[in-house]
Amino acid sequence: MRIRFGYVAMSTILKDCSPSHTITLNNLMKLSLSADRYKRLAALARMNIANTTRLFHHNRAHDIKVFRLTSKLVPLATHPELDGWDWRQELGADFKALGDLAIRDGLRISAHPDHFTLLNSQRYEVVEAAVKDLIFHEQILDAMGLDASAKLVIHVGGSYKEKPLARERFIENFCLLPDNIKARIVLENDDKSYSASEVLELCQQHKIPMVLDIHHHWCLNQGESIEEILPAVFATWDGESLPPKVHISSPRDGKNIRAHADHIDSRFFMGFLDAAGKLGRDFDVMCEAKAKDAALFQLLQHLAAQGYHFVDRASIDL
DNA sequence: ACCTGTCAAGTCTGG
DNA sequence: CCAGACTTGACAGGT
Repeated sequence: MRIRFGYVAMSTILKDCSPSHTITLNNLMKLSLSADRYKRLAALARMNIANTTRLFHHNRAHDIKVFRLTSKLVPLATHPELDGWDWRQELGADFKALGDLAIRDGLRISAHPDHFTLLNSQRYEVVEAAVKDLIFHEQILDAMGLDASAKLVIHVGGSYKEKPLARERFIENFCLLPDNIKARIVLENDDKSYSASEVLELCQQHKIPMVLDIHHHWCLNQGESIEEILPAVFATWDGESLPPKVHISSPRDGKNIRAHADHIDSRFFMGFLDAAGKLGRDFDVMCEAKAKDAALFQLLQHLAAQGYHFVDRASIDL
């Protein structure tokens, strides 16, 4: 079985390579002509796409096949003040070229809409904004020419002191989404409200692939172990063209157990590998440490030192 | 070159 | 009912 590793959105190694350049609304509005505003936004987006291209080359150089796009490729894309801007028209060719590169390199692309993208909010405007944000993310993947194997990872949302109702709201709103978005959505357990077993049940009932976040599971669980739920979690990916994915990170310190540390605790991760290895099924690992690619490289070094069998610089066989 | 407050966006707690 | 915590990366304005 093969395990491939990746990291999130940006590099701490490459210099001046942020894919998330933006502008504050205040400053944008200092430009009086809307054409000038759009020009500024497009320039920022092109810089972000260019830097994401550099990240793709960086990935190829290190055999990294798993990568998450930043949600900030197009500045202010879903801001209500900027509804008039057709960024797809303006940037379509740039995104297509970026997607061609991803496909050529066999990159497994995903995106993770931010924590305010809540499909199950009690407030209508919040759900509306969440749908708008999902559409935005989907349009980027679509503009890149990526098929439904490029996923959008989201959480169930808040519990609102009425979890059964909140859960139902998620399902209702999820079912109302357009098919092209539904086909991309995968659900992740979180560290405060929806545990792995709860998310798993939702995923099984509604045929949604599930991403297991090991760190979140450690923060919030019902006493269920990784070993007992992992086969069912992986089974939610049956019928998908790509293998299941897990997220890893380590607690920052004893006081902030939910916050992400700079690096991955490789001992802890090897414990997980032991459990996962018994299933004999390929999977991808997304490293969510704050040090990004540097943390991934450090983890891979630790694995190499322990004698794991590397098939290239960023994947191992068990 | 470096520092600090602020930024579009939400939820939850505690006062 | 409201302020603050939680938490990410980058801007913007100042020294």
